[in-house]
Amino acid sequence: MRKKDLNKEECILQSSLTLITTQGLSNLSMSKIAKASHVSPATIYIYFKNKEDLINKLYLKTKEKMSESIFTTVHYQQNLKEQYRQIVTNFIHFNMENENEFLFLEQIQNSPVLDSETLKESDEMFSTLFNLYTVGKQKKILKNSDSRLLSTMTSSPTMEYVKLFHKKQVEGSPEEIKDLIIMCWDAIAKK
Amino acid sequence: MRKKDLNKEECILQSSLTLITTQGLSNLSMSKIAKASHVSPATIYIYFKNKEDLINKLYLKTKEKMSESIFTTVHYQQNLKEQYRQIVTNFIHFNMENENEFLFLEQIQNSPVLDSETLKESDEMFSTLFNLYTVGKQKKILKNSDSRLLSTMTSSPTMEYVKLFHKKQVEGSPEEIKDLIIMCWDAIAKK
Amino acid sequence: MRKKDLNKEECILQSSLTLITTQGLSNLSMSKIAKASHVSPATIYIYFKNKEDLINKLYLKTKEKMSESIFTTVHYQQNLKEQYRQIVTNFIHFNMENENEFLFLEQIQNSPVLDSETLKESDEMFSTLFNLYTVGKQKKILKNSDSRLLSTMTSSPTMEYVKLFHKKQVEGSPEEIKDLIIMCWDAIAKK
Amino acid sequence: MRKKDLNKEECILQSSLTLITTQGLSNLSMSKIAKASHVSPATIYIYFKNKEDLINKLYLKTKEKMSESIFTTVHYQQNLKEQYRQIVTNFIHFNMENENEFLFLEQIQNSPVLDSETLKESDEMFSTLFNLYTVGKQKKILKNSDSRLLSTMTSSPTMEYVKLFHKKQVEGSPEEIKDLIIMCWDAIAKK
DNA sequence: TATGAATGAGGATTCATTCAT
DNA sequence: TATGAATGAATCCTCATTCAT
Repeated sequence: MRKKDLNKEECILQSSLTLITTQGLSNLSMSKIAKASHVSPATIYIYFKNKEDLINKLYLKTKEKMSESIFTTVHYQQNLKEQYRQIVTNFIHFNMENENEFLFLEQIQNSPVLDSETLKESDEMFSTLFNLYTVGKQKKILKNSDSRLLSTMTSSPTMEYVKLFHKKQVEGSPEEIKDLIIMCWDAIAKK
Repeated sequence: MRKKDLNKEECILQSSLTLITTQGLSNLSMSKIAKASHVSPATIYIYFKNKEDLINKLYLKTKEKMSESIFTTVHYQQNLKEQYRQIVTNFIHFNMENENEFLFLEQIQNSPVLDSETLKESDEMFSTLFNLYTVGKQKKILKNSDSRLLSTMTSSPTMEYVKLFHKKQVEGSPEEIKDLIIMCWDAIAKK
Repeated sequence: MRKKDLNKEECILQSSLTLITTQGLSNLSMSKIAKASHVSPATIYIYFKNKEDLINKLYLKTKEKMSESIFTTVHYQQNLKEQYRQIVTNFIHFNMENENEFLFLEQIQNSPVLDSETLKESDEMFSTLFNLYTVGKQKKILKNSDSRLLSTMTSSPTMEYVKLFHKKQVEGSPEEIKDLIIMCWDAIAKK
Repeated sequence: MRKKDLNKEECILQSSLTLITTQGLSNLSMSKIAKASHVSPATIYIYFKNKEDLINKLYLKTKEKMSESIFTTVHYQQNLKEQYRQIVTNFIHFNMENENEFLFLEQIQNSPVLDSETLKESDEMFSTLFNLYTVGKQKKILKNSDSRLLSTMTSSPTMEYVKLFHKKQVEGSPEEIKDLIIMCWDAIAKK
C-alpha cells in the first residue's frame, strides 16, 4: 500500500490557493480543484475530510508560512520597539512578495468557513506578537488596551497598504513603509 | 396595473440581510431569499437584475443607512478633532446597535461581488470623512499619509472593537469607547 | 372602450418574426416579444390566445403575404408551363427579397407547433398551385404523381437555392434562376 | 475505477431520439432525458458537454447509421445511374423503416442548434453521393448545377414521400418508389 | 384595451460527495 | 492510494401565463 503522496496534498492546496485568488472563494468548487490539480475529485477526499476542511487547512498552512517568514529573523534581545519594527516590516514584505497568499488571506479573514479550532491554532502561531503586546503593556510602553485591538491597529493599515501596493497606487518604498510603521507604533504606544 | 410594492423590495432586502448574517454570504441562495420573503423566486427578479445586483444594492442601502446615522448629528462648525470624535462615536454606536448590518458589512467588505460602481457610490457617501482627512492634512493636524490609510487606521480597530463587543468580550462603555477613539486619533494625528 | 389596436397586433407579429430569425424559434419567449414590441406581456394575450396561437398566426400571415406576392401577377390565360414559370419566379424573388420571412418559414416548416388547422388554411392559400398540378396531370403535361410530391419537387430546390443566395454562395442572376426553374419543370413534366 | 458505460451513453441518446420524435425538439429537456434514461441529470453531463453537444452528437450518430445503411450495398462498378438508383432506394427504405430517425432528422435539418463542425462532419459522410454528382456533371450525364441543388432535388421529394408514407397517405410500393426515383433522376439528368 | 406585478413550474447546469474498482 | 463514474440536491434564472388595477 502506498503512502499518501505529500506532493499531491501540496499540489491540491496550491491549486486551491490559486483558484481562490483568481476566481474568488465563492466560485471555488471541488471539481475545479480536482481539474487544476490533475487529480480525481475522489482523491481530494483522501487528503481532506471535505471542502471546509481543505479551506481551513489551507488557511493554517498559509498562516504558518507567513508566521515563519515573519518571526524567524527577529532579534529578541533587542528592545521591544525594535522587535515590533522588525516584525511589522517582515509582515509587510511577506504580503508584498506573496500576492496570492495576501489575496487569499484577505478574502478568508472574515469568512464563516473558518472554524474556531482553526482560528485558535492560527492565533497560537502569532502568540509571539501577542506576548510582545502583553509585555509592552506591562512595561507601560504600550497603551493599556485589549491586545486584539492593539493588533488590529497594526495589521489593518498594513494590509490596506499592501492592497494599495498591489493595485500600484502606492510605491512600496522603504521610506513609505517606515512612515507607515511609525504611524502604527504611534497608535499603540503610550504617549 | 399594479405598482411595484416597495414593501416587497424592502422585505427581500431585509430577508437577505438576515440570511447573510445568520448563514453566511456563501450560503445565500435566491430560493432561500424567496422562501424567507414569502415570495416566488421569480418575483425577486422583478426588483433585482440578479443575485449580484441584489447584494450590491443591499450593500449600498446598508451603507446609506449607516452614513445617515453617522453624519447627520455632526456639528461642522466645531473643530476638526471634535468633528472626528463625533463621527467615530456615531460609527461605533451604529455598529453596536445594528448587529445585523455590522455583521453583513464585515462579511462583504472584501468580497469580489461588490462591483466598482457600487464601491464608488459607497465611497461618495463617505466623502465627508475623506474631506475631513484632506483638510486635516492641509492644516497640518493630520499625518501626511494616503487618506485611505488614515481611514483604515480608524475603521479597522473600531470594527474590531465592535466585533469584540458583540462577542461580549468588551464592555462597550463610554470610557472604553473614548479611549479607543483617542487611540485612533493618535494614530493619524501629527505629533 | 377602445378597439384592439391593429398596429399593436402587427407590431407584435413583426417583432416575433425578427426575434425568430435572429435568435431562433427555440429562444423565442413571450417576454422577449413583449420587450421588443414595447408592450406588456399581458397585452400579447389580448391579441393571441397563447404563444402557440401567436406563432401559428404569424405563420399564416407570412404565408398570406407570400401567396399574394406570388399569385397576383400571374396571367391565367397563358399556358400552364408559362403560369408555372411565373409563379415559381415570383416565389424565388419573394424569398430573395424577404430574407426574414424566408428564414422564418424555413425554421417553422417542419415544426410540430403548427397545428393541423393552420396547415390546412395555409394549403388553401396555395390551392391555385395545386389546381395547376391537377390540371397539368389531367392534360398529361405533368407526371401522374401525388401533387404534394410535385410541389416539393419545386419548392425544395428553390428554397435551397435561395438559402445559398442569402449565404452569398450563389449569384441570383436571372439566368441562374431560369436554369433552376427549367430543372424543376423537367422533374415534374411528362417526358 | 469505473469505466464509462457505453450502454449508458447509448441509452441517453436513444431516449433523446424518442423524446424528440414524440414531444418535439423544442420540448426536449435535460431532466426529461434523465428521467427517460433512468439516470441522474448530472450523469448526462459526463457523456455530453451540454444539451447542444448531446443533440449534435445524436445527429451525427443518426446520420452515420443512415449513411452505413445507404452506401454499403452499392455496387460501385455499375454505371452512375444504377448507383444513384441503389443509393436513393436505400435512402427511402431506411427512412421508411426507421420512423424515429426519419422524424428526428426532419425536425433537426434546419435547426440552428447544429453547429458548423457537425454539419461538416455530416457532409463528409455523404461525400460518396457528392462525388457521384461531381462525376455525373463531368461525364455530362447530369445537369451542370451546384451539387447542393442536385442533392436537394433528390432528398426533398423522397423525404416528402416518406412523410406521406408514415402518414399512410401513400403506399410505399416498389412501383411507386421506382416512379419517384425516375422523377428525381429526370430532374437532375441532362436531357 | 392595456399593463406591470406576480408566480409556480421548470429550464440547464454544477455542486459536494460517494461508489465501485 | 487512487480514480472516473455516478448522483440527488441544489444552483441561478426564465418561462408562459394570470392577477389586479
